[in-house]
Amino acid sequence: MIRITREADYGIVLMTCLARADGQPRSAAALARQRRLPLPMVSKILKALARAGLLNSQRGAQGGYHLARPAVHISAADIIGALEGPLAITECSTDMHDGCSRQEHCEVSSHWPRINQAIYTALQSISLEEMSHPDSPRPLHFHSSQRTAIAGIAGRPV
Amino acid sequence: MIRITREADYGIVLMTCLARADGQPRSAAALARQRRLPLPMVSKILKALARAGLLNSQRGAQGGYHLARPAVHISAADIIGALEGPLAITECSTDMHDGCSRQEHCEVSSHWPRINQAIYTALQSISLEEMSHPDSPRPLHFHSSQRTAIAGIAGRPV
DNA sequence: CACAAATAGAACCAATACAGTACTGATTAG
DNA sequence: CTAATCAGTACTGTATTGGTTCTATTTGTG
Repeated sequence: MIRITREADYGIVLMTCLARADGQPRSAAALARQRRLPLPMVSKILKALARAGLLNSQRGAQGGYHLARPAVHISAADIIGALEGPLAITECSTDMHDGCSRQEHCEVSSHWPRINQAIYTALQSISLEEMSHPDSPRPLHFHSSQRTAIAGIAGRPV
Repeated sequence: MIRITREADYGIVLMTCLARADGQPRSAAALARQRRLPLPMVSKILKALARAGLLNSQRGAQGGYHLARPAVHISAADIIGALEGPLAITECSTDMHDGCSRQEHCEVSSHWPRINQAIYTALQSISLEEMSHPDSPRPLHFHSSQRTAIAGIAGRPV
């Protein structure tokens, strides 16, 4: 239902790889091979993450990408935000709310910020460090009731 | 960044209207007029909400929709889930994870459920009752740091 | 120095999903 | 009976996404 783009999906996968590389630079090609993902896509995503300041890049031979700061200080919100950008945000969710000519019947001003904040807090509470440990407890099963699965992401090519 | 469809957006607006109607049925046309939204869209959304069991409908003249249960027992997750459906969910997020032929390099199994759960919990913690009070405290300002705005929704037509 | 290995950046395209419309049918109050 | 109202399905133009391609630019190595 709440769709996260595949770019963000890949982004998290790649970041977890880099988190486990422990400071050593990895090239886009190496990561693409490791994860069986299309190289151009990987390249594009890493570029974006670097531009957002989450990765440092080293050009030239033997170059590559590595985390700009410790994995503990990178959150899921950081990664997703870097890749999806603040582009799709309605004016109603920002401070510049003045322009909305529909304000009198809109009344969105109260509930969307609340939801935004809730989601943001949730995403910020998950650190890359946490996500990099695959063997961590997996306490929950979706579909335990009729419909519980929540955040859908586009299925990866199989 | 995390996009919620406009359908869900409208859905929440309409549900808050009905929450304030306090049990009295409202017709799709009346709601559309009240909120200046296109009638066919409103109609479509209300139908979906009724099918999901969040609204009861009364056909015929003087008919309309009203909440199927008290607003306190309806969450943002309910509404959004009803409108977006479990359709866009990747197989990797469900129990039927067996089919993912990429499992060995995928390793998504650990982090997506965690994120899903975080978002779901966040959305479930917000009740329709809460959202129906527009004057409630609005503690937060987005853009307080460089990029803080989170869940973007497509801007409503203005 | 020259070359190869890498990233940087922009432009581009096909497929899909979204937002919105239209139409036809079923139900019920007056 | 008739008008109001919900139910369901099918359709369409547009925007977004997922992914590719091409052309710089930087830098280590022989």
